[in-house]
Amino acid sequence: MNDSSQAAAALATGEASGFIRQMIARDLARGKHAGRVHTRFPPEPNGHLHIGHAKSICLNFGIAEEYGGHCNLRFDDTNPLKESQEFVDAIKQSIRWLGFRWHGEVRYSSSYFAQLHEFARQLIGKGKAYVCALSPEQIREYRGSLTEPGTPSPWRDREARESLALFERMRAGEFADGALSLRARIDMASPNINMRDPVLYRIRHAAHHQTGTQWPIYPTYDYTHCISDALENITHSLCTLEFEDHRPLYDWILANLDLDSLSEASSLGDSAAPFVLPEQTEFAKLRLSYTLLGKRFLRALVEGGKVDGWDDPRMPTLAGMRRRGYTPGAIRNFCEAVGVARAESVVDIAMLEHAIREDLDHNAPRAMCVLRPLKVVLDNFPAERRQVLRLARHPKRPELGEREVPLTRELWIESDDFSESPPAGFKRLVAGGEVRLRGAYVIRCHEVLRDESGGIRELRCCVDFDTLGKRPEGRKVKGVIHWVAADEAKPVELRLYDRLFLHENPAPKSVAEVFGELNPDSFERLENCMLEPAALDGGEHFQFERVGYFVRDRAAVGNGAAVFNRTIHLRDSWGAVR
RNA sequence: UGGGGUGUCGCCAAGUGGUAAGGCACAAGGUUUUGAUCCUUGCAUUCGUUGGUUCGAAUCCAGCCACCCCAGCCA
Repeated sequence: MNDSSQAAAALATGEASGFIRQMIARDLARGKHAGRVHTRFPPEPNGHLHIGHAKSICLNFGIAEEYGGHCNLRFDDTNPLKESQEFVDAIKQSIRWLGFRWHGEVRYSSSYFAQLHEFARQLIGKGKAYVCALSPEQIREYRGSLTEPGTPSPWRDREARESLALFERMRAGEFADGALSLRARIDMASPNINMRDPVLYRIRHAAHHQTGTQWPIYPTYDYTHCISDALENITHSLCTLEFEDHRPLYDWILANLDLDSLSEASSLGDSAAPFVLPEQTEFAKLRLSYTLLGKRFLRALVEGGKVDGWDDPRMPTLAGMRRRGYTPGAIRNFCEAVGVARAESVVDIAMLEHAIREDLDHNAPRAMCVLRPLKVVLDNFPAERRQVLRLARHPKRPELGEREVPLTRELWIESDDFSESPPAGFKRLVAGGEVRLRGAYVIRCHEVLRDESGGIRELRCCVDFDTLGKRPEGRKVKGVIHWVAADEAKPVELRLYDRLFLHENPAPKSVAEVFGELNPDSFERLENCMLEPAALDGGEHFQFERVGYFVRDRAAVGNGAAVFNRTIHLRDSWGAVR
């Protein structure tokens, strides 16, 4: 792709941009990992991927591509209580949809359980871990506080032999959940709370989506992640800022394990590359204005029925964005534009909107669709006549071909495009005025017909037949409006989506607060919209001219009519003026 | 009040001692049979702040201020 070739060029000239790429370029220059770059994307299968994850995916997979390395997909599945196969499937699909391919097979932390168990025995044997009988509440009390050191567990100096035996009995399922835990023996007085003898293993009599009921004990994230990275020969373990305080623990665990045994267990096999420990580097996670990415809140929206599932087009999930009409290319470009840094920031959602408009402007074929139809009768256009116009699918890309658009005596136009009391600057149709029918003739409105209640029923217009593909003589017609032949239009349902939150920076403390901040107009259903017939034949993404970008939603059914979701409206400087 | 971080244009973000990239947003023009796109132009004498070092500082040093993260047997 163009992006990666640009990146490659930048690298070749020593212009790696951003602190992570610079670090990697530096590592490579020093031969730190024998020229290898191996990253991983490690989601926990406890929810759906969202735009924030896309940033991490683009970073990890992108770096692997740029440096000729690899990126693993590894499910960090050490907590069976919260995880499920449904989520692993959805996550894999979203990553593939984004256009990334992981290296080799999908990995699971759970597939390392046996090795993890063995390494734990090693730590115990070295006096670096012990089985503790403190309850979870007691462990919390013994841990101390941010300003006070912790106090050692009474089990801290338990004999290694005894701990080993207890650990085996834990593994055999002899104890109840929470009765015992395996803890690292580090420093109860450390100013870094993560180093105050963190729990390495806990008892959980729970079935796991990958390993079933084989294990009644499960390793914790801190213990699992670093070893999994090492086993997969990850060179650069990239994660978000909140794990920064965990880095000393990440390093401690690897440093206290026997390097040779780690190396042997790793997947480097008989490769000539030397075994090198992975290193963790943190970056700021993505935040977006008018958007909430917290899993807890997203879940609440779904379960509270505020949206129509995880793939509701208003959701910032990749599944939702896909249904909304976002494209992988747009999302990747967006992630590229956002950059990767350590400063916590909130990206303006306008950047995301720009990315999708840019993509769709270039790629989406054009069509005409009238959202709120107003009847127009062309008095001087013969009733039996059907003129077929051939219009470009894309104004700037003739290679995309043409479509046939029928013109007949009766049309639908947008009711917004006619005004009896036009505001200053109004360029559309007015009584007695002229306007161009997009791709067709200039018409003049000479009569407004009303219904009993005084509303506008239809417009009577006449066509200037000397204006097809040319300007009218002696006057200029500024306005251009979209239209559809009444008899041939396809009634469709349009679903208009807007941002879910009213506040630029929604910062709810509770789920109730989230519900209070929702935009009541985030969804509008328009039935009986009139679409030009050719647009139903194929294609997913369209620009409905003068309106916005829409995507066909084949999963949705709306009264038998085709359904289109509005991805994003066109920029509208006229709307902005009003 | 312990520890770990971060502060460069309205929003992101380059920059790593030699005199402030780029994108988004915004504004003003131009082109246009989409009030779209596209094109042009403008948009930080200044890098949280105060001092210091230096011929020279966003970049080095010190103090101060603001904000974020950490006391799950979650990840």
